[in-house]
Amino acid sequence: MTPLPADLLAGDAPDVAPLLLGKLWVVNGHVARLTEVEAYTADDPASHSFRGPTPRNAAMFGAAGHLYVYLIYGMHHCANIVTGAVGDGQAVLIRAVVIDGFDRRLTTGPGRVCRAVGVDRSWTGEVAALFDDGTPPPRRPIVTARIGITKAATWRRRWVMPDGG
DNA sequence: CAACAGATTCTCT
DNA sequence: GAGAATCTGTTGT
Repeated sequence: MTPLPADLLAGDAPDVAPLLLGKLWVVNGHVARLTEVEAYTADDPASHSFRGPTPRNAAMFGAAGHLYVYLIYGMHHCANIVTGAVGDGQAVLIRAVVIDGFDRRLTTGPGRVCRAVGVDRSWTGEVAALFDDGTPPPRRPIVTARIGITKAATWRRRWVMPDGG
């Protein structure tokens, strides 16, 4: 159980995302193991950072390791971990986690993850408390196209734990 | 100020 | 597999 090395998040989101699989996100008293993530970069038409910084996505252009939480469809929150350098506009979306004592169905899907751990937009800009408990990232994570998007829908930037966590 | 799309989820069929 | 619920940020008038 050691804090995640700071430089790990300094890389590009597509490189960092698979490394985050199996890592622990401590938030609101919960310990969530990341099992499904997606990468978003500023050159990605599907990314909120694609059209440059705005008051809403400013956190994405901030320092790595901070949270960017936004509200989607008026009712669901999605949490991202900022990666890269300041000004890059990169982040990794947390799509699914495993939490002891929680039914898997309650922590699968970006909206449900946020609801389960009690995270909303007000958490944007907070530092994500990430830890490594020694579990190595999967040797062969499953890589697929992202889900729920209409732009750059074929980009393979979604990573899933092979055993589902 | 009005219009519109959207990194989702739930509830049917 | 299809449709509704719901509201914010962005863009155009």
